[in-house]
Amino acid sequence: MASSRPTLADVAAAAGVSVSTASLAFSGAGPIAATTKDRVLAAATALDYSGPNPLGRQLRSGRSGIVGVLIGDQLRRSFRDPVSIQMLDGLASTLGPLGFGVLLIPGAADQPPAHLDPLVESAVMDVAVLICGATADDANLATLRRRGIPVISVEGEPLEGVIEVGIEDRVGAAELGRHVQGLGHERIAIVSLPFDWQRRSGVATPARLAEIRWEIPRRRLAGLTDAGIVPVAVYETPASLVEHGKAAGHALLAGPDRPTAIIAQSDLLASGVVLAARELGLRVPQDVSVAGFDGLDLPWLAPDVLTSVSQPLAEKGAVIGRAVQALMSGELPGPETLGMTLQVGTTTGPPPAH
Amino acid sequence: MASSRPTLADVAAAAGVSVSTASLAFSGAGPIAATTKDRVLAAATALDYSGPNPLGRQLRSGRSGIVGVLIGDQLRRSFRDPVSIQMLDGLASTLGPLGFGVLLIPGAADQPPAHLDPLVESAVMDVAVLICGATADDANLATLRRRGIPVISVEGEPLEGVIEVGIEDRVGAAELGRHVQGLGHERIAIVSLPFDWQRRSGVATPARLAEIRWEIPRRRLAGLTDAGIVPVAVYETPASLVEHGKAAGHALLAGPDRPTAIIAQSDLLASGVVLAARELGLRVPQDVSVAGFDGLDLPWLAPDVLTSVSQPLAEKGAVIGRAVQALMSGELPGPETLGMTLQVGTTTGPPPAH
DNA sequence: GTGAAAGCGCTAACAA
DNA sequence: TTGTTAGCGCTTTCAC
Repeated sequence: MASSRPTLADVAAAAGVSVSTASLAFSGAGPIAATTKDRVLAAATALDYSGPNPLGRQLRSGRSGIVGVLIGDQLRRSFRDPVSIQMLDGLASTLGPLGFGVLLIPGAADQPPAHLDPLVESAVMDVAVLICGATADDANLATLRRRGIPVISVEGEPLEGVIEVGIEDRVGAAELGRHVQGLGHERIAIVSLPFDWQRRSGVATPARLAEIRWEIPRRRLAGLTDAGIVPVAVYETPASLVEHGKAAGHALLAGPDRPTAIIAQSDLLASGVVLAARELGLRVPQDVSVAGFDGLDLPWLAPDVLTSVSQPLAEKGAVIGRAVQALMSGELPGPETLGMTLQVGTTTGPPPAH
Repeated sequence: MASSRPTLADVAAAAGVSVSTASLAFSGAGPIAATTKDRVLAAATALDYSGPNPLGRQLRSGRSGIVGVLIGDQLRRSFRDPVSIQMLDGLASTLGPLGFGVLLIPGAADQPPAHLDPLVESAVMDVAVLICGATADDANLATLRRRGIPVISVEGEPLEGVIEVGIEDRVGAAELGRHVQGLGHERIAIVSLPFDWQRRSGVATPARLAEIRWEIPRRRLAGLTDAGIVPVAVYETPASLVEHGKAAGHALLAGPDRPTAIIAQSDLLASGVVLAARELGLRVPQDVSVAGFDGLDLPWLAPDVLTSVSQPLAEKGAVIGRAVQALMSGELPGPETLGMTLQVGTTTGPPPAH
């Protein structure tokens, strides 16, 4: 007679069994007579009961089956980057069959690290994944720790009690750097990912270069330094988007002493540089070589194929998914680092003879 | 002394007050002396208590603050479509400040409508949003109904007990059709969004045309028919992606009696057609006019600007967000339909003189 | 202004 | 194999 949704108790009453027996009929976790089970299921159908309320189950088990993914940026911007998308797809595809759902937690636009997203404080989740390189001063991280939620950090700095999933980007950057240098380039410029939440745009001063806060640009820059590259300029961009790469390309290639090679820290930035070069009437790679980072498939850049170091994006998502599973099984997964592969395309070649 | 996380009861005990009083200290919903409140909060800090456990709150209130978004496709594919992304961004931006989180529920690759996603059955959510046009035979929809979860359907067919959010795409398509016809075109081909989950590729036979299952291609086709267009060919694509538009463009423009105008049901498809035309050495719009649908900003198509009918994507997300809010306030929001605007670009012009 | 008590819907010991 | 009992952590009447 309940006017609201039927509960397990209603079903049990209708079937003439106890609530715990009815529970067994649904969970299957325990011995139950086939006839009893059928009776319960029949009663459920009769009452239009749609199975145990997950809220009750969650409170009891302390598990929600939800993995919070902190994007660390607006969805709009993150989702324009195939790097995020492909990893998220790999993650969701791994998590789905395991019964986990992905809760999106977008970051506010451009906030200092002290900024705390309300969902981080209030949303139910079993595990949190920080997909954009956590730093120690991150307020979200502090809150997650206080809540006792295990944290997986992607390409972040090593942090106490945080499970790391990363890529060999320093090594990859070094390999890319050696490739470009090996071609004979001496005037090499770098287009960098944002240094911090301020997301500035322009050639970085030495002072600014000394205060790169985010790990990813720092590691990739370090890799190029490892290769012995001393860049003629490092151009900081506000986000890994084609238009910012284009702006950087125009700025770097317009002057008189233009670099003979430009290495960008992402393929999206690199493709913007290629577009800028084309607009300036420069041939790639005859007049200027361009290299990227990530190994994306960018058919619209045709006929050019970007020289890049590729990272296994879907695999990265899958690794995170498996780490989530391990955590939920009570294990403590160790850090994982995935390799990168140099892919030489058509956009790098010897410097122009002068 | 609890080895696990402290609970409200622990905090209350430490502060020397009752659990109900401690609850008031956090919720603020009720009269409480400032000194008592301070004492509770101090005890919480001392115990490293991070606020009321949302699971308990949820069970009590019956609310989870989670909005399930059924993507109806792989994330990988959906997220390559700016139409989905921009709407999702609008939705998440509206929902975030209201305290709701977005739970992503990707669809399996290419499944018949009988396919049921496990998360649809098991995940906690207050409202479900079907972002890709629900049909009556959808198993997910049936399950959501059985679970008593309110459903918002985006651009779907009108369904009993489902809140509709749509766009005037039939009207928009008609307007676009009249624009193209007004230029003098008589041989017009259409590149269509997928007809159903089979996602076939190629020119549709009359039989195939009669069995379009998904609402969006059907409505947009109907709009063109409203404008009096009798297409020389309708090319069905497996997804709204540039590469499929390119394939369609090649197929339609390669033959001897090529159309003088191609109308695509999405901008991504249309831009693929433009690329195909360029590859075939055809000038747009002198040799062939191309029009799209959605009104995306596609800078990489430069110098061309696509003629299209634009839909307010972020606004669509915001409308859904407000509908969610209304539902959670106990109201029953009515259906909403957003208008579209014809935007004439550089890709349409008069047909070539023969 | 504060506390006692009764659940929200479910599961997991344990007992029968 | 089934039923009894006791919570999971919280909020919310309703007394005091």
